[in-house]
Amino acid sequence: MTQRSPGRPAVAFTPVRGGRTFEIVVQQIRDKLASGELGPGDKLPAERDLAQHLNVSRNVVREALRILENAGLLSTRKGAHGGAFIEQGSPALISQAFNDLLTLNAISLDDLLKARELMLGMMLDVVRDLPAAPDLGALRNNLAETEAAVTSGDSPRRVQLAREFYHDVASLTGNSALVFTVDAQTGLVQTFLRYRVQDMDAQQLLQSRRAFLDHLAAGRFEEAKAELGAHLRRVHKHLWRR
Amino acid sequence: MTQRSPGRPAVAFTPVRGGRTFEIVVQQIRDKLASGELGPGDKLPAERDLAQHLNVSRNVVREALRILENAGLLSTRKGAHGGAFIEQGSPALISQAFNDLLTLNAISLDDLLKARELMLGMMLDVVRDLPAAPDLGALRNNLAETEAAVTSGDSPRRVQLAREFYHDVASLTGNSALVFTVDAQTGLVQTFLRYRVQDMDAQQLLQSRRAFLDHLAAGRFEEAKAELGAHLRRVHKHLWRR
DNA sequence: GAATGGGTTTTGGTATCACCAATAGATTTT
DNA sequence: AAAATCTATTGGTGATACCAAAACCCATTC
Repeated sequence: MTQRSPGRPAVAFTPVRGGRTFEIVVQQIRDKLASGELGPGDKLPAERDLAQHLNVSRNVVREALRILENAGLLSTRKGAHGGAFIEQGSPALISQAFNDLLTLNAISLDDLLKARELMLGMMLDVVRDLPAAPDLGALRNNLAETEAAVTSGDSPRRVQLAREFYHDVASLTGNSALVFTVDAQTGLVQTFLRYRVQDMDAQQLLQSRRAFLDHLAAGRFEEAKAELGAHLRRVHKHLWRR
Repeated sequence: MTQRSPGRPAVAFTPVRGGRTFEIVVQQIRDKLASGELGPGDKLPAERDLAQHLNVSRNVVREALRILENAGLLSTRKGAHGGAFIEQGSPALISQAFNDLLTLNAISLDDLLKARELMLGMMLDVVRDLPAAPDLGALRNNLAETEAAVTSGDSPRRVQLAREFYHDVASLTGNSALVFTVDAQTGLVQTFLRYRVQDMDAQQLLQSRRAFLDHLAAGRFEEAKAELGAHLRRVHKHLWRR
């Protein structure tokens, strides 16, 4: 049990209202995750068993599982050998949070897009200052596949490849938190962009990607940053035309 | 008929079909949020009414409300005139997401702290490139209050002021998305740090803050960045000693 | 007349029970 | 052996009842 001074509010993540039964259940499962007693891939008991074991109603267990599932901590499968399984982490968690803040008008789309541009630029600075030269293999491969997807007119594949492109750029930094943040932002942008990929100028995209990679390979980080920024601003401008 | 806050018309809910029922209910409410039909402060119909209008069971409505509540989109109150109320956005949404990713070992605390340092540094670059000189009023005020809190030994106040300090730094950029991201990271760090604030060297903290502000006021952004970075690394190092 | 105190109503919280729907594995049939 | 079928498991939904808190109303009391 955590020691704390009297009268101090509890930690931000665990809501103070311990009165509701399903919240206690949620907390118990979260604790078992934090302590390592439960890990990705593990399976929770069936809802009915869990309810009986915890001496609560199945409704309560279900509400707790719904919360954890929605938080991305577990997923659910029906049928025999089904149940609730602990998940791997996913940037969708952060993505959803940003998305909710957008719909609540707590942040503006414009600011979010600017932040994205700034963060990607910052990452290139990080890469520049790394001791070793970046491994551009993944990005080169991505470019080749993007060219193939453009010629074959495979729009869904283009979207997927764009997502991987930014993921690979972030991965150059070797920082998992940055990778997740960028992935989340990319996912968010793509939910706005999904149905209008075909409108975008494919040749311009390819040209920009090639220039970006050339700059990067030659160590011209400022030019790479400028190229990426210009491309992002084009995409963002595209988002406003609707 | 459900009575709602005056001024807004009653919301129309349409019956439900396809997929998991509660997910459709969640989506329907999210859509009403995105379209502006529902906004912060509004009250949803009572669970029983909502269930009847949607032609689903109250169980389904409750699971949907649990999900939305856990996502921070609404809160619930018991009793007469209680119900589900749309909330304002909060960085706790993003904080929770990062926290879950931490417990799933999808990202490392070390990477998260480095990302925080990088992002704050980037923001100072943004401030440097702004056309107008930054308004340091909030930060000066924060420093004065921090000095008072240190002399009076008010640890909770110190934690609160530290949170506001980083919030104010991010606010210098004028970008709401960056502010939310920094707030989320700060909240996360403080959940690890909260109970050990008194261990930290208060005089060193104050000296660092004063130097930071002096650099900023004089337009020495690189020095300010270095000072902030050094302070963050001290804090982060403090996190590891446990 | 103001304050007190207890009903009454509204509304979320929990408990049960019943049944549907999908799924994997075992069994039977062809 | 392959295909169809059965069966047990497990999540998904519906329905009903009752509890607990909160706001309100109103009679009682001082």
